[in-house]
Amino acid sequence: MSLSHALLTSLLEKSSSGYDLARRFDKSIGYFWHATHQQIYRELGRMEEALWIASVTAPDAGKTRKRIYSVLPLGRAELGRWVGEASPVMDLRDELTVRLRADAVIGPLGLGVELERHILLHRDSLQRYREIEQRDFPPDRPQTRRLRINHLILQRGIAYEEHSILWAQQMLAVLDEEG
Amino acid sequence: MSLSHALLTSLLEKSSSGYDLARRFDKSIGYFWHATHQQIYRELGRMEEALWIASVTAPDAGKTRKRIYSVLPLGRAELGRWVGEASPVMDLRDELTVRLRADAVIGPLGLGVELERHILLHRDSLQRYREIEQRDFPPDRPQTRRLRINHLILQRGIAYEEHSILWAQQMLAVLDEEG
DNA sequence: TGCTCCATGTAACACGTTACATGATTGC
DNA sequence: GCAATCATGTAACGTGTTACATGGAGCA
Repeated sequence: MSLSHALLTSLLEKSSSGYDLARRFDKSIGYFWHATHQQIYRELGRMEEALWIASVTAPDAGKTRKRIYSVLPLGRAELGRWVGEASPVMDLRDELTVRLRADAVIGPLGLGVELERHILLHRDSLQRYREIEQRDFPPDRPQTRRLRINHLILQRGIAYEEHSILWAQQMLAVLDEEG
Repeated sequence: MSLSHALLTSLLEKSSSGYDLARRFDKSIGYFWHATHQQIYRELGRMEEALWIASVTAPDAGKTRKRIYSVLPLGRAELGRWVGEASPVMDLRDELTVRLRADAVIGPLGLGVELERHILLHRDSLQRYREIEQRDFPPDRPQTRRLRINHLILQRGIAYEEHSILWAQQMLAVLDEEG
């Protein structure tokens, strides 16, 4: 399972609460790994049981249940072991493309509005990634190996969003043409 | 659920057996929707029960159980209804990128070999898509709306594979650099 | 007081994966 | 005769989604 290993990696970068992890998965990690908060809490529970991670009550918890998780040596070892395994090629599941194919067969079905909505969503993500890029990878900062890897990963997300926008615009033009 | 609607679309293009559908999902549809044969058979069973599709023994079945599925009016109506719903933005789950991020934190872990393996796999897909493009969308063929939509979808797959190769090569260069 | 966000969780269910199994056909 | 491919299926399990639920904190 990769969710646990994505969480281990995130926790090695910065010990966090489940809620923080969920937000990071929504924002910066989300474009190459998605997870809901329910998945994350379930997985944190399992990992704590397996002694891959440990939790303490957060200093700023107050009367809340907020807990901070940190990676234990066993978790770090497990991550190293897992990295050595082969990765399956990513498989995609794009509902919008399924709808476009359906439109090609039984359409036109007015998918232009939906394409425009997706363009806006991609623009949002693009802007967010560009802000992260400016914040985390300023050009004057010393270039460590770690930074270069993470920067290239982020740049892939940026290229992905840019391309998604261009492609949707091309598709809009095709949908508008005569039969 | 989108698998059923992806299957309906495929069956509208061409009535087929479950096995044929599984192969199409592996080859041409696979880059935007993946499904195993077990998922497909299960889903075909459900759809037949719901009277979205019907099956007859294949003319070339011989002594095998081969059956050909066709879309019924109810299935076509359901597909039209579903296309009108909003599509969630595709979410990605890329294990290789998770491993690269882990490598950035606790590495180097020798992921170069794995990147090169992925480059070869992407090259295979790229070549397959280009062959499909030449076969299904020759430049002299009359350009219907349906063809233009399907061509643009395929071109996205081609661009995706090309970009994946370039990106992996950039990542290889980063991994080889000094800390 | 009520709204939004922070923070965590349970339960039920749907979907996806993996292992295993069967038998026919095709080509060497 | 053997292997690969065609063709379909069952069963068990793991993952992912959805609905529901609780309560504190901050702000208007």
